[in-house]
Parts: sequence; structure tokens; C-alpha cells
Amino acid sequence: MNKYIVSIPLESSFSFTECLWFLNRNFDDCLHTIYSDRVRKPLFINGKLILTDIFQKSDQLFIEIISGDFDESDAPLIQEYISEWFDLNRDITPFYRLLSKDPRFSYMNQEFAGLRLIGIPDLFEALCWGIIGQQINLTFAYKLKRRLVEKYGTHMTFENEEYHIFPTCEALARVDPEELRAMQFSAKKAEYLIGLAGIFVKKKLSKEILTALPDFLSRQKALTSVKGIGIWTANYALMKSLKEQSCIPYGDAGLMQALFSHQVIETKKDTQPINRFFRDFAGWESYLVFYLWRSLAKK
DNA sequence: CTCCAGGGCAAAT
DNA sequence: ATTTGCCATGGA
Repeated sequence: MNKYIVSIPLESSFSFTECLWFLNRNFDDCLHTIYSDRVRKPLFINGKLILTDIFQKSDQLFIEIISGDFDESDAPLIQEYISEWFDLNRDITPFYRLLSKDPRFSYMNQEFAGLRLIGIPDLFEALCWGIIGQQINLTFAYKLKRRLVEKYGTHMTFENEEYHIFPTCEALARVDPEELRAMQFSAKKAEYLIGLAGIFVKKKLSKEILTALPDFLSRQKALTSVKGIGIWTANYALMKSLKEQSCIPYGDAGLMQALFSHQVIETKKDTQPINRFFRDFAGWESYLVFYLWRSLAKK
């Protein structure tokens, strides 16, 4: 087949290297593969599977379609997906001005320069990932995700490697909870995931429905009314999928750890000063949370 | 061995 | 209204 390439112009405050580093940090994510200077990811676009290689050249991000049935009319959706994934449509220089005002965080300006809030454009995937990750350590969470994806997701093969897509809600809705139990999901998580899938199948919830709601609070409420989605998962999904800018995932163990190590709080369970602390970062709470998570990863 | 990880729910105060 | 017990597993 011919090689198709889609491109997206970049601003100077973007670092592909930092984004790749985050995607590749300490964990085994089954939904993308990092090579030295590019990331390979399968996408489900207009009902078709395509495999993409994403890399930077000067001031543009290139998406090369290396396999699958692609035509020109797919380009806008691909651009949209990648832009959301890497949060390309945002000027983050105001955030850096806020960071530089606080001696505890000003180092992030240089160390993480150009890192964008890496998203999960698909809302169903973001919510499932949130539920999977509840309470357990991330190594185990990624292991569970891999089992789920490899069993119920679709995949494509390229040069003897398999590239996986997150399962659709239709596929998960018909799973027997006992199957997930056998894969070491807790009984509750199995029930939550299958229940959530059913809600998506019935179109009672979708990214479009959520986006159409009038404000942050009503979106939060729509999510927390679902069994298995509490305030943490709701805010996590709103941050990662809808790119809401003022999400504080209350109760997050990693956030508390990072606030402790940056001397914002005295002990890891000291939840009181959080709201007051975040007031100085109004409009950039999500970004600060993301950068604090980034600070937890070991070089 | 115990404790705790990118929580949430239902039952018990 | 707020707190407590439980969940699944693995690494520290």
C-alpha cells in the first residue's frame, strides 16, 4: 500500500520527548508501543483498524499510517484523536508562570518542560481504566488491563507483533463476571465494569452526552451516579477524557504522596489543606495533578 | 508478618 | 452524618 502521512503543527511549548517518556515510564501499557523516537498505536477510525506511527519532525507531529485500510476522509478524525491524546490544542505557558511563582514547583518548568497532560480520548476506556486502578498498585492494574484487552479487545498484526485496541462496550457488556474473577479482578470490579459497559451500550452515557451537560458539577454528578464510579474515578475521567482543567482526584494515593514529598502536607492522610492549596492554581488544577504524578516516576 | 497501592460501597455507629 | 470493613494481589 501507499504510505499515508497526516501532520499536525506544533507550538514551541510542546516536547514530544517528555510525552514519550511519560508514556513509557515504569509500566507495561498494552495499548501502545514506544520505539526510540516514536510511538506506535492502533486506532479504530470510521469502523476500521489502522496502525499508526507517531513522531516529531521540526515543528510538526507526523502520523504515519503503516497498516490498515485508510483513506483521506479519515484524516480529520485521526488528527482529532492525536490532538486529544497529547493535548496539543492548549497554550500551557500560563501554567508555567504559576509554577515559577512557587519555589516548591518551579523546577518542573525545566525538568518537565513541554510535557502535556496525556489523555485517554475514549471515555469508556478512561472510566474502565479508572475502575481497574482503584485501590491497587499500578503494576497490578496494568496487568489486569492487559488481560482484559487481550481477551476482549480486537487486535491487528504487523510484522509478527500484535497491537491491541481497548474492548468495546458491546464486547464487555456480554462478559460473565466469573470470567473476570478468574482473571483476578475483584467481584466488585467485575460487576462495575460490566455494568458500565451496559450503560454505554444503552447510550445512557457517552462522551457526547457528558460534554453537552452545562457544567463541571453536573458532569461529575452524571458519572458518580454510576455504580463503581466515585469522586476519584469521575474526576480522573473528566481530566483524561474531557480535558476538564479543574479536576482534583480526591483520595488519590499518588497525589497525596506527591503533595507530601513537596512539603504541601504534613502526612499522607492530611486531606484538609488540599482545596486551599489548589486555589493558587485555579484553572490549572488538572495540569498540576498530572505534573505531580509525573514527579513520582523514577528516572 | 504487616502495610499499602492513582477507591468505592454498604453496613455500622 | 461520619466512620469502618471489605475487596484482590504483589511489592516494600
